[in-house]
Amino acid sequence: MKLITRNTDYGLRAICYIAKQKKVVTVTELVKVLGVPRPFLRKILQRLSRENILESYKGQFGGFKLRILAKNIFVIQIMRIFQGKIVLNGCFLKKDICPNRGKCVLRKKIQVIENNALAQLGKINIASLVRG
Amino acid sequence: MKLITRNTDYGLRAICYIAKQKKVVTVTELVKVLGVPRPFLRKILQRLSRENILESYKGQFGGFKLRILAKNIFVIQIMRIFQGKIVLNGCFLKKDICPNRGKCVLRKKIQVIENNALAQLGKINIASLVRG
DNA sequence: ACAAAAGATACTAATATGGTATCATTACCT
DNA sequence: AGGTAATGATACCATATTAGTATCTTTTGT
Repeated sequence: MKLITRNTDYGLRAICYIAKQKKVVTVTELVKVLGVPRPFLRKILQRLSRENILESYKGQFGGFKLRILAKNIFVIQIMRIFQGKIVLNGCFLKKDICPNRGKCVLRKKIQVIENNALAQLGKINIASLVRG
Repeated sequence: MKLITRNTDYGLRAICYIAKQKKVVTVTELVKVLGVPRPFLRKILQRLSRENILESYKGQFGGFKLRILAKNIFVIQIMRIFQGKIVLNGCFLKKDICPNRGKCVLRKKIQVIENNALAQLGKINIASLVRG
């Protein structure tokens, strides 16, 4: 059980690194610094570009830079891009847990936990990670 | 992204049902009530039995009952049995996120969130689900 | 024209999840 | 004793998700 998958992780690392650079950063440089597989990272960056987190420049001396200020990029956004909706309390049956009973108690309780967790994740921006 | 997988879910439903019965409950009865696949549920119950959550009786008129009081069985225990250690903040590289920086800030922040979530999950017992 | 970058897209590999199938063992009942 | 109805153990299979590769196209600065 992991909250964050590899593409989110690599994506965040890349964004953090790019955020600290003044210049446009190439995949080649990121691969060197982060030590992650190049084609995989390319895919991730292309996605972040399509999602308007990064801005890309093609051609020689091209690369990536942030399209948004670091303080306005939140970890949960990146998670949602790569991992979809974050739902902790999904029920598998249409029925309630503990059948013959009213509403699903577990679900409600987990919902509270989820809400807390998401609220906290929603506060973490890239700027705070880079500063930290 | 789900916090609870199917075997945990089915396991919890089964435990809740068994908790409400005074008698020993067979898989056949549980399958009827819960409407889940029989061989899968059997595997789940066998596991819960090995893990000393349930007590099993072989032979005719055998089945399962709780080995522990409902108030002493916690949702997080069942999650750990089927889903292993619940780690939200796993890092994929040995290095820190946002390399060239000190400690991994993201990791620390997620650790806090994880601790909160686990603390809350740790409080939910079967008795509260059945009562609810 | 060339080289070095990203864009797009299709494919593959590994792992986790959600199951089935089967045979052995136990215990009650007649 | 023997049959039947239950669980125990274990090996296998199917599907989905995650992680990654491969390849070809497009763009752009020199």
